[in-house]
Amino acid sequence: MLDMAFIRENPDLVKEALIKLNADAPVDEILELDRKRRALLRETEELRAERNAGSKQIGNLMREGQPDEAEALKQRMSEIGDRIGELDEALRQVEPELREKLLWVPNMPHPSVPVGPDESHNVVVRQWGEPRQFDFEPLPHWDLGETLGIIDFERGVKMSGTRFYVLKGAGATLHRALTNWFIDVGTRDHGYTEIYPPFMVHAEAMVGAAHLPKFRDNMYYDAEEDFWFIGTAEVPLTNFHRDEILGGDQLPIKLLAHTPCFRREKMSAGRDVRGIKRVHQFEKVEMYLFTTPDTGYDELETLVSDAEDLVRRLDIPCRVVEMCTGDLGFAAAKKYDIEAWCPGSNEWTEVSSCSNVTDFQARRANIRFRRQSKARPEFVHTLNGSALPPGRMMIAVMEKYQQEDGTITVPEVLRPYMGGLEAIDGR
RNA sequence: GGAGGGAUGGCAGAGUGGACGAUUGCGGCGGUCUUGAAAACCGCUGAGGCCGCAAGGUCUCCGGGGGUUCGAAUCCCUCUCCCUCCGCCA
Repeated sequence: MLDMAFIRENPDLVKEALIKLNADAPVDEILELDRKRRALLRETEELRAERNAGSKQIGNLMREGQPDEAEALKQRMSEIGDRIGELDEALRQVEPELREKLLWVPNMPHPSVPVGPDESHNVVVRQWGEPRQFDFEPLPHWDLGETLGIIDFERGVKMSGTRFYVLKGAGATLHRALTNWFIDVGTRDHGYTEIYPPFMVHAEAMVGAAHLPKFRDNMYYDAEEDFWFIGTAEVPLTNFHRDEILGGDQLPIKLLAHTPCFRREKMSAGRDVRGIKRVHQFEKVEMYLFTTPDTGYDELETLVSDAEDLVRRLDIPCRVVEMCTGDLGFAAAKKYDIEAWCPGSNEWTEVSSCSNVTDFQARRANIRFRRQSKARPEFVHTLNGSALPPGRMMIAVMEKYQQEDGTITVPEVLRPYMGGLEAIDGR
């Protein structure tokens, strides 16, 4: 959520940003509602001040034994009370409407973000590693997985329909090995504290993380209980410190959580229908930072390199891509994706997305900090980044480490997590 | 699922219609004393909105929402959460 005062004072900047973002939001309606709200507030507060003074006086008159005067004053106060009631009623209409509209305004992009209408204007910041040269035709992971008997698409569909799959044997183990290794590197080498959070949250938590109301259509929920299934650990991690005032000396706080992620993927119908790339249920290790406004952008660089480090240690060629304004998304002020080279699918596949969300979520979730013990609370800045989704990384690992005989060599760093297994050969 | 009891500031805990944004204690911050510290003593110590260049003024907030009243932390309705006991259960 943007600061209402900022919108009021800089409506043109906000509108410019919306154009760059290729987004839309009812800025003029918001400004009008804000005007209305403040006019109503002013009037009602003046009346309240009058009533407070009058009520006090009534008490005094009663005590001094002047019931007639008190009675007359009561009459006047009652009229003021009626008027206050009317104004309150009007405010009860205006305020939720204003808030609802504010919840649909995206974050402002950082000035350094390249401007462009869509992903074609994203900028490759750096590339690491050279794509492996094959002396045979590398297969996509869906062929490798079926042949080796480690990915079972048919049975996944039998149970749950399209975009579900089953991992079996070494496939399931590889998935678990990646997960555990990601968590271990994140906590041991990169300084994150591991969190095991709820995977279902209340609507309010979704609003705090800026997933509601905008992304309602992409989420699963239980209508009976007000439980929303998380599409990423970013949601519970944001809400971990909701409605708290943190000490400035605690920052940055670096958290990491491994959770399942549930997404309807309605808007992606027809895209990535083969393989395990885009599915309704996947897992992800997510990094999350609470920082001061001063260090957020430095932390973003560290966040990306933490995620990148995982891909590199697996010796998988990757590149870091900076999103242009048109591809930034709703909450990020600046965002980098990491893409891994998948020779079988023959594409750069997104395996991480790292964003500085600035105070956008902090405002919604009311997460603040104090620079010194008596200083005014300020909103923290929050950042999030994947590290990493094991399912997506399985694609890169399987396709890069495949051999001509159809087996897959297990990357060195994962062998201790797979009982020393050196190759997946389908036996 | 059933019965009962609760929710007040960073924490503990008073307050049952007007002088209460709230007694007090602890914690925290500042000071006196001290070579320094502790102890003792003194003072300060919630958040947000609106008006204002500012100084300042004003309003709101005692779990959330609604109501009664000139006036609500206090009375009424409702929701949520927590605790105790019983039942059920991986």
